[in-house]
Amino acid sequence: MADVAAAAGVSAMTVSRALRRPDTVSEEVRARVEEASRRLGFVPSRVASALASARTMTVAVLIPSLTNAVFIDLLAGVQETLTPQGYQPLVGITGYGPEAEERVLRTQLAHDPDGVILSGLHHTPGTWDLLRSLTIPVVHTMDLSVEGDLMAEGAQDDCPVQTVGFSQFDAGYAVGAHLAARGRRRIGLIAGQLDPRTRQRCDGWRQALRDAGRHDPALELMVPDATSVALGAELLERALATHPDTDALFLCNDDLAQGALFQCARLGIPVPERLAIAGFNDLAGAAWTVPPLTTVATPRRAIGVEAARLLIAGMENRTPQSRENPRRVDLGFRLMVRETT
Amino acid sequence: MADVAAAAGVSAMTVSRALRRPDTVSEEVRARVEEASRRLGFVPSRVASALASARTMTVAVLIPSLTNAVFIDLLAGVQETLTPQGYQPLVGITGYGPEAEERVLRTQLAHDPDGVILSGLHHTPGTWDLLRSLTIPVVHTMDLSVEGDLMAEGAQDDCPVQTVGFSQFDAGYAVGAHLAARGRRRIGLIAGQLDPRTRQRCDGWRQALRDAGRHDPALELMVPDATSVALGAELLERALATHPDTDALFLCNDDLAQGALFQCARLGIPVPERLAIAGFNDLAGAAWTVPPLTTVATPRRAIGVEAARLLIAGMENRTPQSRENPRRVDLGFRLMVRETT
DNA sequence: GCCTCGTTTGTTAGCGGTAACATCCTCATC
DNA sequence: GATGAGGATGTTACCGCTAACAAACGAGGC
Repeated sequence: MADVAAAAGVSAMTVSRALRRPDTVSEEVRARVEEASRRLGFVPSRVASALASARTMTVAVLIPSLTNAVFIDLLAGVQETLTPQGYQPLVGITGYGPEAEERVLRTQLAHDPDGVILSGLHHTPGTWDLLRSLTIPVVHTMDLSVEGDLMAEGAQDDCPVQTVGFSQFDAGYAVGAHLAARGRRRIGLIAGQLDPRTRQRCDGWRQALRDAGRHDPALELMVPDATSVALGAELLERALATHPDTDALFLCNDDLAQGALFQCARLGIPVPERLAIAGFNDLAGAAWTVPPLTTVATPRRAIGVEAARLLIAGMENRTPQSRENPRRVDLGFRLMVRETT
Repeated sequence: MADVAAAAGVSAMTVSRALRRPDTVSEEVRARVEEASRRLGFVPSRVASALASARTMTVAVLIPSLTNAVFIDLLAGVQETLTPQGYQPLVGITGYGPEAEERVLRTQLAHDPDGVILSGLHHTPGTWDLLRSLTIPVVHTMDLSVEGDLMAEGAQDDCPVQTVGFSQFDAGYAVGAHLAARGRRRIGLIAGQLDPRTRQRCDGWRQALRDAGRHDPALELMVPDATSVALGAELLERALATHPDTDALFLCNDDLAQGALFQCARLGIPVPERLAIAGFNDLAGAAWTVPPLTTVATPRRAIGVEAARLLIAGMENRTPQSRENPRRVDLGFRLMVRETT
């Protein structure tokens, strides 16, 4: 920067100003500095800038996994919103464990991010303590804050939480209600990857079936394993083996649903005639399976975009963090009724 | 750090040493410093550390897209290898454009990463200039260096290139040869997302068919669009409409292949009896389609792991960068022959 | 023509660590 | 017991930039 300053015949401070806030220097100086800067191939060190200004222009983004398309879409939304504003996402993978999340968050914080985006609302008490002590904005995603729920998890009133997501419960309820409305009587559930969001979906589905008077706990098959097409195929067989009279199934994830669908084709089980199948998330390809899969479209990318927007607003202090800024953004979901039901 | 130093009754320098290289301080001091550090909740600022030591402990990782599972797997491999060593990946998305790549690389370099991982070997001359001027290690992935090829792209002998990948050409060749060996005579090609790697696969396939004396350019259907299940379904119909006698198809990506497979089911085209289908990448679920998809398993995650390992070796200067360090790591591929062929 | 005010530029002092060197101490060696 | 080597700790001077304040300058207003 000193070299650029010398070349342009100004002080280093003026170079800094000319490059960061061109409107604060005279037109002529700005031109001279830009020319010199370009000619010398000057790239300002963000590290030094960060140290001096206490702004790193980075954002910690914690997601459970890179292999789950849901969070990749979230990340894509975050990324495409942060980058144009000059922010660099720092991706951290928590592996679905609250303890690992706390650990990852701590290491990310050593990088002094200007903001944090978390997945879900279920954190360790230690994480909540940490968040409460932070002076940078934090946004939680993929879930919505619910009073009682938060208290149970360790968040207090003095820790205002910003969330962007949709109601997993309502979405699960919608699927259950849909299957019941289709006249199905023996409606089962298959779930893997039992994170809090999956559980809420299941809770919603369960409530819907109870409301319809058709809930049978025996038809629930929940396993902790990560979801996959293979698992879906396997669990479908297991579910039908134990309860051959099942006439509808809610698979808590589209990959499970696709696996189940494949397995039905293999076993010669007509879908939806003999068995209705519903998935969740509307992943790529769900509309193209044979038959096309009924599922719930979730606004994953939009959640990422909105979370990043809120965060940027907080980081630039454009709004007093609580008043105008919505604390809770519900982006909804859409039941995509296709041919498997 | 000064507070910790005071609390432990030592100098700041000793605190720094005690935390970074515990073996360089006495057992007793180390214990005192750790206790004080923990008690005060001290988190060393990586930003300051970076400025003082000229090591940011970050690595720029440039990939074309977040929505392509291939690069997500690569990223996962990189991430899981870098993180335990204390490195933080800085993910940059280039959108498949060499110009965008150069732009993204420039902004990433402002963060002073200690190393760079790039996707592919096809960069702009500006990017090559930039790379040549860097003093940090760079690893190229998903592709292998080929003398003539590199020269054409602007790399020179004075810019030693480290690559980790596999031969896209050979992999394409393997598919072509397989289809020919299966006795298919009218073998077509469907490709989207025409990046250099896809083109090399197509080149390999073409060569195989020529060697078998069965190459008919009319059976090639190449479109620039991003690949997807939907596109696969659409292109299958288009291909069969123009050339109904096609009896085998190589789809350059598994999502295309899955779409094609779905469409065959829909149109009542028996696979593989009337039409053989082969995909590429062995994405999740390929083994579970109906019938299971013949495809090529590519070592994407392993490439990420190996690239990160090489990079770490370079960053820690454990090897003189060229001698022992392999310049070109071929991780191979595997043709997964399943039922669609 | 003098004063005030706003704009533009410069000066100074760090941000929070670490490299490099200096110093101090301990202990084996002769 | 003096000597030197080597390990442990301290001191100094930055790393490259920016906040905050100071100074210089020009443009009205009286």
